[in-house]
Amino acid sequence: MTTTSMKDVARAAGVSVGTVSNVLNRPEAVAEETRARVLAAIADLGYVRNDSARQLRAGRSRTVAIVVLDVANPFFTDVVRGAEPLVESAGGVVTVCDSGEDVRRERRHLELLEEQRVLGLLITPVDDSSASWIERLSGHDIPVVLVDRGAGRHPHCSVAVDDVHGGRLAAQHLVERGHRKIAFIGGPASIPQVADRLAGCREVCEESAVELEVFATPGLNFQAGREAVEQMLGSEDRPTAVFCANDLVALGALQGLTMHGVKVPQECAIVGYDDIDFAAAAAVPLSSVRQPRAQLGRTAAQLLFDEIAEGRDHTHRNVVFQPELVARASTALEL
Amino acid sequence: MTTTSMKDVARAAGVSVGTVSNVLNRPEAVAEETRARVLAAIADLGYVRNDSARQLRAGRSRTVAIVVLDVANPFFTDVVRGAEPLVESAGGVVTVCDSGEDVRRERRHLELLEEQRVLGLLITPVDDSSASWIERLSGHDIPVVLVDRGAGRHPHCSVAVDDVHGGRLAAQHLVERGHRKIAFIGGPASIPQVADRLAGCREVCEESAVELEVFATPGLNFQAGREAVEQMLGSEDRPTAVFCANDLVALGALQGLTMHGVKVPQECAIVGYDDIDFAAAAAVPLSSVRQPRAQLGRTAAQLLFDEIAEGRDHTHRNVVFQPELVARASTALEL
DNA sequence: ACCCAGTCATGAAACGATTCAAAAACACGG
DNA sequence: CCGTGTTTTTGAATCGTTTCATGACTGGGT
Repeated sequence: MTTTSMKDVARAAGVSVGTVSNVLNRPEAVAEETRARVLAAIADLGYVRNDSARQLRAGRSRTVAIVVLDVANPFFTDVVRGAEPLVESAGGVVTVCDSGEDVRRERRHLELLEEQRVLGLLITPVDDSSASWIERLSGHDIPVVLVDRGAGRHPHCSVAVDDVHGGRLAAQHLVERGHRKIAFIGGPASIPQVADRLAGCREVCEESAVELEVFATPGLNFQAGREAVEQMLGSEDRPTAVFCANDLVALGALQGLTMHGVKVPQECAIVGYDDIDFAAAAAVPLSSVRQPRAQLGRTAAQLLFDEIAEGRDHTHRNVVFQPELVARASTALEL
Repeated sequence: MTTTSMKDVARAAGVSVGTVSNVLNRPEAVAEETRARVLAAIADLGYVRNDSARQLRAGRSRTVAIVVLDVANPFFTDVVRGAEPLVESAGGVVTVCDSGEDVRRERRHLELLEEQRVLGLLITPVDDSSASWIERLSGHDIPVVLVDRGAGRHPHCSVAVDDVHGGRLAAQHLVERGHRKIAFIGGPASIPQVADRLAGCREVCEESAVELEVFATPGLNFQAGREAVEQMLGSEDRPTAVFCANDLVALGALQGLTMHGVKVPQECAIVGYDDIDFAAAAAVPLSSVRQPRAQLGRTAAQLLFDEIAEGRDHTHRNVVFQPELVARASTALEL
């Protein structure tokens, strides 16, 4: 029961393997009658193309890899959703890899993807230490587009949202609401998005002489938010508002606060980041900094294919989107 | 700047390609000194193995594919998370494919996966029409494990949760709370999980002479829940409780009701299904039927590797878990 | 009859790794 | 220095496609 190959099909149809290949790849180049005979043989034997052999010959796979920080975060699934249609309409396949905010996992994925000779890579790097690895891939002719990563002086295309500005928006909103002491929850600080959002927040706090307390978390998830809040509630003179590095953290914080009987927003306001669908459906609908998630994915894919098409004489482009604040109940002044 | 191959490494190190291969695959079989020389050459040239060639020779890839109904649904990401460690510790790689509840997309993925000669397949089929395609894969020696799919008389291993029982639990809970007219929201009915949950619910309603109204949706997401509720609010003599086919639908329904000023649970109770993390954090914490998601994934992967190991003389196993109801505010009797 | 232009089909040469029988290199006791 | 046994290395065959130069055949046009 060994898998049937083109050779078997060829024999069954009484033609050469070259002809079978042609039937599959340029059907118009083979005579009607022969084609029918070959197709019949294919159906008959239940023949299935061997992609490894195909790729080996082609030297390149049709796979576009997307490496994200956390597949369980709706922000990233939305980005992926945005990229998929474009990739597929270009005849590609998308594979999603989850680094889980872990550099070692990310590295493992990159090694594998390089061995697979992927067509291209969209990646949200865990932190700056990833740079050398990413360089390596693009040095080996695998085009890379950075997603949600600052328009730094990286030698790559990138799409990003201005996170410093996003941080400012959140902080300004809270300051306008009269808060004089704000907590920032998120981490680890090595994640660029976290650092930028905090930086923006800090700028505004300093400009407005508002006190800022930072609660670092080990990751950007539900759990982390809940735990950070526990810690915050322990301290005396506690902040009257928190700005969370993303919505998952914010939802965790919200739940933590509620469990401890702290009323949101009366006793503590919350602003999240990303504006995922769940934010609006939360126990207290969350104010959040919205990013154009699907568009981020779509644009990234577009840049990738542009780079592939332009080949050698391609100049990298860095697209930056502006975030906007969506105010909801979690920062309302009164009910 | 063509990619460097083993031949290049061999030349640089002054050995044959066979030796280079040995250094990579059975280092103990090659002399210390030679090995060092080869490794140096590899590092020097920045050589990267070509996985296509490897697979072609091996006849099989190391990839385990997981085909899910909706990657954006935390239920499935949790299942994937459960399966991953086991697969990776067995030297495999996981690739996640999203069928989006669409048979055509699912089919496209299956075709591709077969061409890729994947090591094995974990799949939650969209509906029964997928059966013949799945049969085809396993006929071609690709082991398949059905996930979250009834212990029917399929010729495969499977892991599942008793959805009929889950439906009963939900309905019983609502009946106990005194509801006499219940709505079921979910669809399409062709999805087995939906059908089973509805069946269980219907059984209980008939036993207790409780009226049941079904609102069919085109999919199992947020959006669908919100729209179904709009429709429900239109009808007179409206149900006092809804049972949603999953938590995403339930969260949508909750938002829809809230937007129309209907108080949950006083004017309308809600029970969801899956007990995803967001359920507990919802505007009104959701009562939900909990499934052991991670364990589902872990067990599925285990069954897959068992089947691979046992080879020819393998007998399929069907593991069924029991769901449990978690009661929260969305079905509370009073506040 | 002859040539030319199309159409189609062929078969061998890649692609890059793994495997394995056989050769080479080495060690060591006699 | 030989024979024997062990450790290393070699080189060719193989996996299943795609590609492309070459050749076979057809049907006009002159």
